[in-house]
Amino acid sequence: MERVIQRQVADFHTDHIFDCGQAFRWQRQRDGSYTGIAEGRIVNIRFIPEGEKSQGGTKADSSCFSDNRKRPAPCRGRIVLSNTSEEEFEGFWKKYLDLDRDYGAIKRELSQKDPVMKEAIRWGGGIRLLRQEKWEALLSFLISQNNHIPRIKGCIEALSENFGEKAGQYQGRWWYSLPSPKTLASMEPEDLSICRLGYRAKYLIGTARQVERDGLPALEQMADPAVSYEEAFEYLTRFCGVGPKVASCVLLFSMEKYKSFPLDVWMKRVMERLYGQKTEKEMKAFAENTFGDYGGFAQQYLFYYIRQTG
DNA sequence: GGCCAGGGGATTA
DNA sequence: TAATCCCATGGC
Repeated sequence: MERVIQRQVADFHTDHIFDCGQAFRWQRQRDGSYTGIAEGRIVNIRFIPEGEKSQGGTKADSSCFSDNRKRPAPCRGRIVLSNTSEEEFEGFWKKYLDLDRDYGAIKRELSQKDPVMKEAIRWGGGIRLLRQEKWEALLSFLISQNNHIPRIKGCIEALSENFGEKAGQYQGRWWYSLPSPKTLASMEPEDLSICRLGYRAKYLIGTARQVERDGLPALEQMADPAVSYEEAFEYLTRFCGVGPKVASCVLLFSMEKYKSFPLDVWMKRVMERLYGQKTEKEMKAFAENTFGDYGGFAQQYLFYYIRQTG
């Protein structure tokens, strides 16, 4: 497999993208790059900020977390994708990484709204909203509820390794895809005990059965631009274990419904501390009025900001 | 509408 | 070591 290099990419940083809680199947490597799997494709992505050498400098790991916590990281540079081809990059990863969207324009527009957002964007300026598979997002955010990010990752790893299919070998280990709705639909909660999902096991199976009954295309069709946010939200919240929070995450991270503004514990904290709002209703209305169709982008900048700076 | 159990582990006290 | 918390939801 060849390597693919994209030069002079702006508004991009792998730490911001893979550490902002939107995806759970990316693993940070010692060199600061990320290896992950999406729709059965395994890839390693390394971001090299402008002005830095790509290979083996003595200044090891220039993009490590401890650095980023102290000061905002530069978000312009080149991306090196390994274990992929030019064809696959053009046909898949480019869209997955949302590289065709002008985040500079989004950042300028949001920065004008208020000083808090401007500061948040300064910290997470390399965020991109990944375009994930619908079923993966649904499964991931069912597991994410009332849960910690490291444990969410562990649950998803266990699910793939035990019940998914082999996708390929890379960097000395096998990678597995997630179990299909069909696979999970035929199981009972106790069959999943090895994955330590707790009470979420019955949600996964219940939802898998509903997806099987309606057909996966019915779920995927919710990503159609012709389907409104409200209609898709309504559809998703009918699934077992899917409430407003999980639905809004699935809509944002896999269905391109960018006005979605997921409110979790952290976001409620941000909205109260930085914007002085008390009720969830107040927060939703504020987001809608202030950020409008860019609500989802705003949410990600704020979420990353509060997680980095406390 | 408010309350609380659901699992399990990470984090904090 | 104990208590608390976690990218919530369903059921009462």
